[in-house]
Amino acid sequence: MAPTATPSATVRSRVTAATTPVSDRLSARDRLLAAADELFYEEGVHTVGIDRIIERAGVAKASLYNTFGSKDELVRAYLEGRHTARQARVTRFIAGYTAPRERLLGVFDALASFIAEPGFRGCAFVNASAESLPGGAVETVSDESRAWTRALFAELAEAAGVADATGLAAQLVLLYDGAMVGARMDRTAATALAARAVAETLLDAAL
Amino acid sequence: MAPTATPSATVRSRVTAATTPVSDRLSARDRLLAAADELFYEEGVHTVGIDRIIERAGVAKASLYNTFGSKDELVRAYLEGRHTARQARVTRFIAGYTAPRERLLGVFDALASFIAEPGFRGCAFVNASAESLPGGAVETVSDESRAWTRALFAELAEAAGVADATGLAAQLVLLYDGAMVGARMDRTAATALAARAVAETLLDAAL
DNA sequence: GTGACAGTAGACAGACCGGTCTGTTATTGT
DNA sequence: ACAATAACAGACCGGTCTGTCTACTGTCAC
Repeated sequence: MAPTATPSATVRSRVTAATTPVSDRLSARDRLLAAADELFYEEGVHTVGIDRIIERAGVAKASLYNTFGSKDELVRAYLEGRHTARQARVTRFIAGYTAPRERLLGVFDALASFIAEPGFRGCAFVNASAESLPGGAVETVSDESRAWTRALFAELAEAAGVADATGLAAQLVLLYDGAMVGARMDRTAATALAARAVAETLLDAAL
Repeated sequence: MAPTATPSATVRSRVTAATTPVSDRLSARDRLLAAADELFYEEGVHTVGIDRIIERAGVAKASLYNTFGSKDELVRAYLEGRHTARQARVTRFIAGYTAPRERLLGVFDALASFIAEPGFRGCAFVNASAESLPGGAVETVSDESRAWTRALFAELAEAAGVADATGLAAQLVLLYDGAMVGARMDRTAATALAARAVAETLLDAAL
């Protein structure tokens, strides 16, 4: 209660020296998301604690809880970010093609580029699902992401003139998943190419 | 230090009542493995603590550490058990067929029966890998298990008269993985059937 | 009978977990 | 000039984690 004399001068100078204008930096939210994205993906949701995240983000613990409310919500935000990033990547890849057949196969090109990235560790949704109980936020976001992929395959198959577009889409999802998990488990990037080749075979057979 | 009077009478009667002859029960090791298998598979390796395992096994904590030495070793034993169980299931399924083609497709029948089981939660190795760092025991056992599957597919493909047996094996592993992870993520058993159908197509194309 | 052995119960240690809270500082809108 | 806002650092809480340790009990071979 008594206003004790604090060494505010030294504290101020230290803080001021380390602090750059807020407008020049990413917001605490963005830095938290970036740190969470790296750590959660690299080591798993359960393994990584709050303290490691705020340390990497250079953010106070209170900021995390003011922004996200709980670790669970941070996990959800992390997965939603992964989903939109994947959407962007795939969309960018297939936008480079005009022929329906190439657009469909382009999804596997996008997958190949993802797998070939350094630090690839499989599908973030599959990984997160492996360590979370059913009915949680992880399941919800995963379902959204997977429904988007399936719908995209069906749409591209239909545009390519496939009669049973949803049937082919189911097969392509099979390949997509298989390539992703195979690449992770066997530490090889070859699966995406193999999946693309099989997809070509199935597409020809479905026409 | 002073030999205080303990209520040994009450303790003895309680213990004796709850204790059945050792020869009638499973060993502490087997009960621990059974409990670990259920809990690790259902909820994940990281989520489940030692205390929950010994409670379900009805075993003292010291017995766990005398038998396995560490939680990591228990995890390894759990995965090795999963591996041998999978070998047994697949072997049993394909033993029912004599024609090479049916034997190859029988692997997917075994997969279908596994996926259809209540409590199916995906591939134990994929799940465990999602929450463990590279270079550990999980990776070793996973590699063994996946190498066995791949070799089996190649062997069956060769027996079926496929020229590029290892090439087809790679495709079949793709389907196997895809069906497993797809069934887990989408909570459906239909993927195994779809994978079997695609496998048939690929087998015909490879002959 | 006695000693070896495998088991049980549970206290304990030290680290880490998610989450709350206090208090300080910098920026910004009015 | 001043209040509001948003960020900071970090102590603190109850609980859980893996792993160790002591002390006791039942079974079995010899």
